[in-house]
Amino acid sequence: MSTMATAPAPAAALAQAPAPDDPRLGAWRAFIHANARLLRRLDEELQAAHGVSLAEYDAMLQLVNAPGRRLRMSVLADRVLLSRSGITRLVDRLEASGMVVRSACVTDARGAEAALTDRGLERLRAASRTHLEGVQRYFLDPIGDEDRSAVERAGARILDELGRDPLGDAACDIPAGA
Amino acid sequence: MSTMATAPAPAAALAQAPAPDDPRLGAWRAFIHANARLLRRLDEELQAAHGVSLAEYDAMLQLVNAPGRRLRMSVLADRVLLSRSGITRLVDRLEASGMVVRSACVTDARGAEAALTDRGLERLRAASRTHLEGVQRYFLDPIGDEDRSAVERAGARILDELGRDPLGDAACDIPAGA
DNA sequence: AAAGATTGACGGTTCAATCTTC
DNA sequence: GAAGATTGAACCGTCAATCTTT
Repeated sequence: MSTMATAPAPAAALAQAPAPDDPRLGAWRAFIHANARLLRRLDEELQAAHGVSLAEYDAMLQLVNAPGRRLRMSVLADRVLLSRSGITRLVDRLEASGMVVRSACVTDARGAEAALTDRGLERLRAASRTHLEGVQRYFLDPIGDEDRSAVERAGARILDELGRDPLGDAACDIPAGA
Repeated sequence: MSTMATAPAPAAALAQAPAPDDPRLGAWRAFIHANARLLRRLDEELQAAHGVSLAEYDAMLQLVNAPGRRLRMSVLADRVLLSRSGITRLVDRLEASGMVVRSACVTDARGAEAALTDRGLERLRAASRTHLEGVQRYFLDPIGDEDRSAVERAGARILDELGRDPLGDAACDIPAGA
């Protein structure tokens, strides 16, 4: 307890920590605060307007972009940044409200798939408008075009440093054909 | 469903939503994914190395920066971006592990204050090293100096648009005197 | 009655254990 | 035995109701 213990040090090159009053930390605070408040707001608006949480919206979005509007549970879990049991529960809820249906995987009987229903697609379409308007108003509008590309580059580099485990760069769209 | 419906539109000027395949949405995805993964990683490292969650760390940090190392529950709740009951529970945990103590407010008997203990300060100091190293490695290092200021500016503008309700720009430091 | 804080009930996520299928 | 998915227990956060003090 009293001695150092020197933390696990998970990666290779150890960067020395910034001083606690390093002015660069202002960017850090702005980054996390903006993100936290923003997600909260978008979730509230989505919930109020369509009774859908941001996580549910995101899951449905992943489904609609997948071939056949269906996805294995585990890949869905990865894309939504949720644990396997987390995605089971979320799909439980979506299924209960008729947004998705579960089916067994033909090639591998131990796998389950979730498929977006027509009702789910309809709901997703409606929610999409609300969501994208929010992104426009609270994200794209406030930050300029110049800063936007800087943010994109910064995000990409951070993700790179964290290791690109899950995260496919899934689109934010609903395919026009669907 | 077929007509406009035009969502609640909580604020004034309504921004038209971007097309679902608008390339600018790449910045949005990068922003939220990077943030989510980053917070998760920092929380894991903090928890593994010092048995402290990121929320607990943040709360202790707010306390140590306050005069007398103590703060009213409600202002602590605001600074940590938590509800009043949420902060009650979090302080419960911190008190149970001896990091803080509760005391009544002298000027207003219906208010409670949380004060950081010496043990809490010690723990915070240790955790601080881990945390700041993480911020350096996963945030400051990957993004360059140029992009950092763009991110800071972007964050500030987003917060501005969301309305500056809570959020004091609390420092990220442990005052040397403490 | 209003404000500060706490409590109970609940929703949502995770970990560990379990079950089924490969 | 390993992988995919689900279940039960526990944890953390919020909302609504409650209690105390002003």
